[in-house]
Amino acid sequence: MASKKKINTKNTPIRERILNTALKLFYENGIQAVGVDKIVAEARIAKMTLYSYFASKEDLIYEYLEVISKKWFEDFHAYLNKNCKSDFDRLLGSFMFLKESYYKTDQFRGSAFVNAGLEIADPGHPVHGIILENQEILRESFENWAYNSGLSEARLLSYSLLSLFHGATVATIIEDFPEPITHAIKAAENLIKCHK
Amino acid sequence: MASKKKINTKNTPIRERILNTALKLFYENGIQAVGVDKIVAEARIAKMTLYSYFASKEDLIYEYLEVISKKWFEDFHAYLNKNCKSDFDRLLGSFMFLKESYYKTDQFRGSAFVNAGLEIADPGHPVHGIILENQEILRESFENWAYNSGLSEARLLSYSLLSLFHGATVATIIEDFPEPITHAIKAAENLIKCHK
DNA sequence: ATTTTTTTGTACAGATCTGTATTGTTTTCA
DNA sequence: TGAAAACAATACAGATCTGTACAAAAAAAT
Repeated sequence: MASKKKINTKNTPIRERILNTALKLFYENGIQAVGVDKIVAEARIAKMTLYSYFASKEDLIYEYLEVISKKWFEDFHAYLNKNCKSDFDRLLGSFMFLKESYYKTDQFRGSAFVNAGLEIADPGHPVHGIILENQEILRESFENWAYNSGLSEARLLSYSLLSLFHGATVATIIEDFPEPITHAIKAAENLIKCHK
Repeated sequence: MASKKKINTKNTPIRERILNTALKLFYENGIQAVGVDKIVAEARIAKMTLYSYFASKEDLIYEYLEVISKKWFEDFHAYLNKNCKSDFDRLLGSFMFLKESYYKTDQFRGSAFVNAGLEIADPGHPVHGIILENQEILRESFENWAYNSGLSEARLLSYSLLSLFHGATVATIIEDFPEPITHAIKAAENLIKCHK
């Protein structure tokens, strides 16, 4: 049964402000560490206003993952389209994008999906569906680019690059220094070479 | 200034039971998601007993990370010593260990350090020191094994394998299926080949 | 200009969390 | 057997969290 609450789904500037504040706070601090009160204070709105646009914190989390997913893939493809001439270039370009992301954001926290997936331990939780979907989209991109470039065992290579991608991100967060990404670029080069 | 509380540091069976319960719950559910009450209930002891052995939940977290670190490296090296004849074998053997870990535990949740490091977002938090230290120990192992095997650019290879290791773990958690690990083994083989 | 809608501010219910106080009960040990 | 230590059970303080109630103020619409 649906909620009795009336939720305003219009895309007003206030709704945008709430969502953007939640994006920033969830990404930088983790989902569980950010309370509704903190979002309300940072966005400088009344709590009731938040609950007139979002039914619950849970709903806000879903929208957070959706929006940040869309945003990430947009940035990702914009970078690749600008810097890569071919699908082959995109394989390595993905790792260049990762490196640039590190320097672009003042507080690099890696992938919002990976973080959310590890933070929410229960594999039965609905957000895991979204997270898995996003991982699969990225992996399939790798696979298609590899296949279009005439590389062998495109699926295996896509999994290899995916893991390297995730791992370089994680290691960089832990080191708080982009050395793992720099080395992952060379590792990706080597892996690609093995599939020529 | 130190706490005024008297903490019993003796290694009684009850203390062991508390710690083991905390280990299990923290690992399976995440640190923030597990309350002291849950540990107390699962260990079937009184809350005051817990607080007579541990000054705070924070302290319990530190000990959790210490113990699980020691345990992980013990299991890791025991497996490698049993299954690998040379340091060269250990490079790939590490990934075989990862695969076996997946099948061994009923609920695979990957590395306790990576999870803790991503869960606790603040890079200034003291636990990040422990986490970084553990990552560095693993990476240095890779580097030494590579160096002892006469492989080129041992440091680069160690970073490549470290990222691959982390990433395969993460991807496997998200997929809830060990395919990423299986492919990471082949990727590691290829990477090692590039440094011969 | 007046009504309607939106937003604010404050207060609060109810749940949960960490940590403590207290009192009683069981072990342990002399 | 009797004293001392360890443990249990319950209750509770104080903080924090999600979500709601309600009245006043501001904005928008007619």
